[in-house]
Amino acid sequence: MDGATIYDIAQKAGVAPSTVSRALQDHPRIGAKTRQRIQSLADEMGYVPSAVARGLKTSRSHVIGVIVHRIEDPFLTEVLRGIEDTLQASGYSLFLAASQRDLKREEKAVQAMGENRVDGVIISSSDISSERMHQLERYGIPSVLINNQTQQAPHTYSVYHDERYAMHQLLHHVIELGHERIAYLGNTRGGRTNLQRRQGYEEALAQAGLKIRADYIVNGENGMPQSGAQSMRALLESATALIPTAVVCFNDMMALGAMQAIRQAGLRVPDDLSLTGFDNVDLAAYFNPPLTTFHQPRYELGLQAATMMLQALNGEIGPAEQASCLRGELIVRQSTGPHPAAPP
Amino acid sequence: MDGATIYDIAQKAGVAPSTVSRALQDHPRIGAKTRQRIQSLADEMGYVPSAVARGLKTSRSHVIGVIVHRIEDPFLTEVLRGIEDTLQASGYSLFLAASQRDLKREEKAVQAMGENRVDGVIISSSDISSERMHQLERYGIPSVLINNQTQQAPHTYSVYHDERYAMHQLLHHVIELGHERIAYLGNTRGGRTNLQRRQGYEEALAQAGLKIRADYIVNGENGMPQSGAQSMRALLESATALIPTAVVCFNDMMALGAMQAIRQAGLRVPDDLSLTGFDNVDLAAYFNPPLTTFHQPRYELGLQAATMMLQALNGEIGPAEQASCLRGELIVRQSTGPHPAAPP
DNA sequence: TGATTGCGTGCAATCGATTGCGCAAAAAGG
DNA sequence: CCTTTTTGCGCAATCGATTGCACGCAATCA
Repeated sequence: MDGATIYDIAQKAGVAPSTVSRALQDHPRIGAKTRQRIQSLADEMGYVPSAVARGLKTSRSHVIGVIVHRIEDPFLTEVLRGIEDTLQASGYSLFLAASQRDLKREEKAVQAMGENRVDGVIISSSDISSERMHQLERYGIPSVLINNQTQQAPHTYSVYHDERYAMHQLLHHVIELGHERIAYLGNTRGGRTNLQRRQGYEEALAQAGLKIRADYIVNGENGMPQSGAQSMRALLESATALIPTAVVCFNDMMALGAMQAIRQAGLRVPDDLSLTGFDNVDLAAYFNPPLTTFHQPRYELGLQAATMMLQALNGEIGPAEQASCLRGELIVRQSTGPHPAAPP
Repeated sequence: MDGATIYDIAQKAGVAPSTVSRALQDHPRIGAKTRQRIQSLADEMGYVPSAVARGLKTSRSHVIGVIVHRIEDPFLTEVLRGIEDTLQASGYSLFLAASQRDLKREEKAVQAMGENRVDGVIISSSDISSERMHQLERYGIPSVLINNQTQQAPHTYSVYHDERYAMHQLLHHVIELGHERIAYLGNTRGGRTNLQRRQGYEEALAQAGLKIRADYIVNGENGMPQSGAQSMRALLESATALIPTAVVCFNDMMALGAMQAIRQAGLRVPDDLSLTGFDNVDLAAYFNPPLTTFHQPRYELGLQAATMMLQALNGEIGPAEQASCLRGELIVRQSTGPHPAAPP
């Protein structure tokens, strides 16, 4: 039962191990009846090929490593789902590690991927250190980065979301509703993503001929509801003179926190204040009020990344197609409304 | 650079490969200076041991497989985090597969775990088929089940949450607030978990001398907000004669959906209707109103499961300690309130 | 009938590490 | 100064699969 090998099968079938190996992988030079006999013998004996032995010989593990910074991030889990679906459909398996933004853990994760000889690594960790990227390069492991175009090494591919486009869409929506005092609630930990979103915000304001006010730009310390609430309170206090009538947030979770802060300040969404999120997290439709946000194609991001990885491994992709940019879609719900006639 | 082996090192150091191997694993019979020399040579050459080759020889991969049904489930991601933290701290890696409640995928996942010779499998998929469990047993792979005590095979361990205790706590809380017409909003897909929660609900009602009404028990088709909303609507319509004043839900997400349905019906939480969730999902504190729920020790569940797995692998655990039961904690927030004086 | 082609298999090396056993040289003991 | 013991290291087999090469035999062709 436990641990039948091709040798065992070979013996029982009265052939050589090599024949068993070939029969099992449908090698053309193996006779049909031999193949049949071996196949059924293998089933009968409960043979499970050893990916370990195979990997040693072929130096391909059919395993892709994935590094995320927080497993529990709803954005990342959707990405992960896209990756997993794609890999599983192609017979690949998934090796997961979380860095938790800890450099030590990040290093151990990359190390583990190296030791286990994964065929490639997909990284969705906005602040992966370039040191790690070099490490991967040394290992000769190709990698694809999600939403992080910092690196352009030979074996590095990239899939990202068009942040500027997204912010333009969001801002147009809010501006069309008549808002002029629009704040941006960012995320210090957001890395390049945060930067691009803020740029998009500023560009859109400029294009609409609106002023960019420094006191309308607040950066939370992370992307969690708590940080959103805190930043929102800061915004409401610092800008008492002229409270914004709309706030666009770095992501849905911060927006959720912000909502609570707004309620606690005795204001209402969207009557007194319009609010937008980002990502279109599953629960966003059920917030109270349902959140206007931008649907980032998270699943597709993961799917694209995995597809790219597989193509790269099969040599179907060259340096030309090293990057892929995806666009999402504005989702208007009820957290945004017209500019209040009588400002509070 | 790419792929230095112990042979390469041995050659450069002028010793045998076996010496290199032993030096690298701090074998006592290797001289200190030799060890030193080899160590630094290995670093210098960028040596990365092959877990594949090692695994082949030792038949231990230091990899634990994890099977979940939905990666994107916020409950499971916390469990996963507990597992990942624990494993990583012990030098183990994590192999992840999602079954998506699909039998085919489930089979492929188990198959992949078998082929890759993982040392053990942790399963957090309420409805794993017993067929798969047998498969694992045949493979000789030990497993620990999370929140699923169906199997008690030789190499199967179990970690679970005390559902009945939890429901008693929730019900006591609601009953103390004066409620008598209390509904249960369950989850058909919840498997044994759903069953136990409903039993706990019924027991607690009985103990309080309250009647169990069949029309106060509704089962949603899954554990998502949408299903919660739908079930809530059904409840409000079917029980128009005598609407419950409190509803305890299978989980937080269903409660969130239910909240929306209640709002849309023109009722208010908790003024007209008290509502409770289950799990204490991260966002629950930010719902509007913040959700009264039961904190299931998700992280600890994962931690326990992983710890148990590691102990089992080290032979530190016998059949006696095959199961571990954890208790969570009632979290009272603002979705529950006193029984309304004047029923709607 | 003898030479050629092609089909079906077997031989043996290989991937990279681990490990029991054995053998020297050095240290300890008499 | 000659045994023992200890220390330090090498030999070679092994884990389970893959794969280039070669070989025997039957069918085909000249």
